[in-house]
Amino acid sequence: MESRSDKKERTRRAILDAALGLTEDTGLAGLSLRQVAKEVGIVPTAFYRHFDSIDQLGLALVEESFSSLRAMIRDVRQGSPSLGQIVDRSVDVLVEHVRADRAHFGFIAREQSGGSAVVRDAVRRQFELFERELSLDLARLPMDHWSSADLQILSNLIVGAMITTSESILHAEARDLPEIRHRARSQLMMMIVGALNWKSREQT
Amino acid sequence: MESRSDKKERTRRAILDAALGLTEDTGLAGLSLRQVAKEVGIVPTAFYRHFDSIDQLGLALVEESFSSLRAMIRDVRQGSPSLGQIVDRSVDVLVEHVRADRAHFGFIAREQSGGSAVVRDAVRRQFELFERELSLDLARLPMDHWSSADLQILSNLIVGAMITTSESILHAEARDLPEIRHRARSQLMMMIVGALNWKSREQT
DNA sequence: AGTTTCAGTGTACGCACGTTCACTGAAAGG
DNA sequence: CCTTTCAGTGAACGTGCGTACACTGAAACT
Repeated sequence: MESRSDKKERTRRAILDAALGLTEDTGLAGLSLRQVAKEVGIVPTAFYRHFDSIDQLGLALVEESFSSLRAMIRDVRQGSPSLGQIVDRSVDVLVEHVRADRAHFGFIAREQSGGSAVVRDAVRRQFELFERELSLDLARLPMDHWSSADLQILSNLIVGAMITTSESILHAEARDLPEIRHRARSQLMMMIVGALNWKSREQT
Repeated sequence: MESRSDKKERTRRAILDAALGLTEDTGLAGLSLRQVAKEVGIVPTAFYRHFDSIDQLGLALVEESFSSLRAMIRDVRQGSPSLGQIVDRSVDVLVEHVRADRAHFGFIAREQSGGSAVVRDAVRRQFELFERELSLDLARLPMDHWSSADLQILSNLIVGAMITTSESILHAEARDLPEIRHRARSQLMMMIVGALNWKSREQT
């Protein structure tokens, strides 16, 4: 049987899912409480039993979306062989994750510069955390003697390229994927090779 | 004296400026015809004398914003000395332009993933043109034997980093600018060095 | 068994929106 | 000078919005 809190949780999920879907067309800014309620099958005022405002809903979606992103990076980490293969694996995992979870990636891309200030800031903060996390991963690569500041600069560059690539994947047809993969691999390779050579040159 | 068409042009400009300003808070999606009209000091219906719809207004703003971007790249081109100095000059010009023309850069950043499909697509098309243009500039650097396809991959990477940096500049306080400059220079350097080394290695 | 809690209901409100239409009055043009 | 053009007016419309309020009825608790 279903307890009261179970049912509440199910409705909450339905609201999140409906919002995520509706946001794809209009962005969070163009999302109305009434649309969501209609989609879920509840009366508009019942929305307030679950969220104080659309912004709070947005923050929950940010949380959820970045969980998905973190799952991705965890997926890359396990089984990380040679430096050359890391590039291929990273790109493959990115493409796979974005296509499997279009909604969350699209949400992040959109709301990064989107309408609500509080949601926008939350996305940015999460990206900063994500960059920091990635820079720790980079520290494990054979890039000895890099300062953590420099690793974050590289990390920032890589995350930026990742976002751009994700957006490409989101708008692409399936037949364009090989080209996108090739481009992403080349770019990641350029960044890593560039970082290694530039730094080793500077230290000479 | 002021002719009738002069006055019309002035009102049109006022609408564009008002829209550009109001968009900073809400995005183009959250912009209402009535808000714009109130700001300009005309009655809502008079808006239609100048634009068929908010989307058309948006397209005009896209046009305008990318003119500003192209002016920037022209500014970089003139006086381009050694490869090392190109990096410094490019970053300086970018920072300067973004700060002098926040509104247009912010508009591009926002509407790239923003609400209206037609405006979003227009921004993307303009970015593709811009990438192509940049790849022609890159071809003049001492990167012999690069295919134009590879140059566009590099160009795509650089433009992506440029957008990310622009967004940083837009949200930054003046005191954070030196750090952003440093980061942008490092990243641009990494990309160029990486591209040179990776390719020369591949050709060996 | 009796009471409390609370997710969801239904009505009603005032507001801002885009768009319509017939209009005005001064500039442009014959 | 008389006519045409046309940027801007002003009232009116239907719609969807967020939110308030009093409510119901079943689950949870004592």
